[in-house]
Amino acid sequence: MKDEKKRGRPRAFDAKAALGKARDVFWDRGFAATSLDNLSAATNLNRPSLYGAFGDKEDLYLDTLEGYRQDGMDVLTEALDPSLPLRDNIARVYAGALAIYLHGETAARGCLLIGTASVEAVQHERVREVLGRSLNDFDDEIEKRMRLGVERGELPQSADPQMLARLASAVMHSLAVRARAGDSRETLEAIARSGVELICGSAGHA
Amino acid sequence: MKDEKKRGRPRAFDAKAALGKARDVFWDRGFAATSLDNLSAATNLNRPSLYGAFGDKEDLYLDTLEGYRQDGMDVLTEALDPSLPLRDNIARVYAGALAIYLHGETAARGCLLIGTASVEAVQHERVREVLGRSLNDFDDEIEKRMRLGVERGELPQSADPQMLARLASAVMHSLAVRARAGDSRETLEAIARSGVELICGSAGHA
DNA sequence: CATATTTTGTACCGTTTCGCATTAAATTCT
DNA sequence: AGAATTTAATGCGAAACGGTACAAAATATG
Repeated sequence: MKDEKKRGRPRAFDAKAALGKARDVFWDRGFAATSLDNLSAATNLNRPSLYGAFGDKEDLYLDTLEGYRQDGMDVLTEALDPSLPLRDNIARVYAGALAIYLHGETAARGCLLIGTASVEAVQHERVREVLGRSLNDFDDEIEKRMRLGVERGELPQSADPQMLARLASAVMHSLAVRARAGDSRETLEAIARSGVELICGSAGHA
Repeated sequence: MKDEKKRGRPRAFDAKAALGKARDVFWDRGFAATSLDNLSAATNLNRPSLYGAFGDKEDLYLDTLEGYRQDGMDVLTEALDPSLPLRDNIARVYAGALAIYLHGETAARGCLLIGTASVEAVQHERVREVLGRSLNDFDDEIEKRMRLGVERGELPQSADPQMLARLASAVMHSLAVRARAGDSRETLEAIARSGVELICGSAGHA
């Protein structure tokens, strides 16, 4: 299903790469402040090509969000490798997040979803849907690990896996916001460490 | 310094009220997606009047952010009334935040700063400055209460007030994001309760 | 009452915006 | 080779954008 030769003129660009370039622009400027000219310049595609390949600006934006969400889930599940101790898992989740959040040029970009989709979420229902679903998927993935932690005795039997997961996510949400607000890497790493400590608690010593 | 009769034609509007209306528009749409026409319609002021009273769009936006920050600090200090137990303080902080965050019409608006200033923070240095300063002020105010909590024995001597404060803030940041993402009031209140539990910990029983 | 000063309202300017119409180019199918 | 089909590139066009010039209105001062 990959080389089914299509009929007309073949594309002269890699749609995946173009989507990545578009993502960077949205990441820096947000959806509303990004113009098609910005996207056109960054992708080296004319507006009609952009339009033909991805639809209008909102379609393209939603595509980048979905891709980001998918990539994020991949990083997350890798960080949550169940052969490692829970404490290491959560630390790796935060480290992975910070590696992404602190990648800015002028200023750190934080999280694409939290940093740029949140604004549009109120007015654009589709954006709100993607954002909500992404946050939930993250919570759910962490919750699975927490549940395992209870079974294994890494967490006390009384622990509430769902709530612990949501609070673990909360620390990450805060890292995303603070990164975009200009906090230093040192500060963010300190918060991440304290977060691990608080979430995994003294129970982690076992 | 209030009734110094100014020379020319007097203003036919209340600048404070207009600023409040403008804030609502920015809150729903964000800075970039808000047009001067939107602001003009909401405030019942013509664009020249807006410009004359508040400067350009960015100036006006920064004004609304500063006002919001100030109001938020007032709510915060009131919630942190030191005559109450620490646990109640933090619960009140979250309750106060949720009362603000869930006030939307179509969808919940979350926090003006986290929800709309975060996007602009990367490109607009002045916005990033206000956002960063606001988050820090919040952290500092909570930290003072945490420090008092250690002195009083509400928290263990080993507790790190600064980090506890930052994590308490983190839960609030998450509430802000999740509100805008469409989470239900019940979910948010559950997260707030769990947050109080985790932050104030078993130490709160004392 | 005349003058100075500030606000108000209309109208406008130049730019930028998104999206598309149209034509040229590249490839497959017959 | 020629028809059909898809993409590429130029450029257009109507609307919205932020901001302001300008004249009328409203007040204080002399």
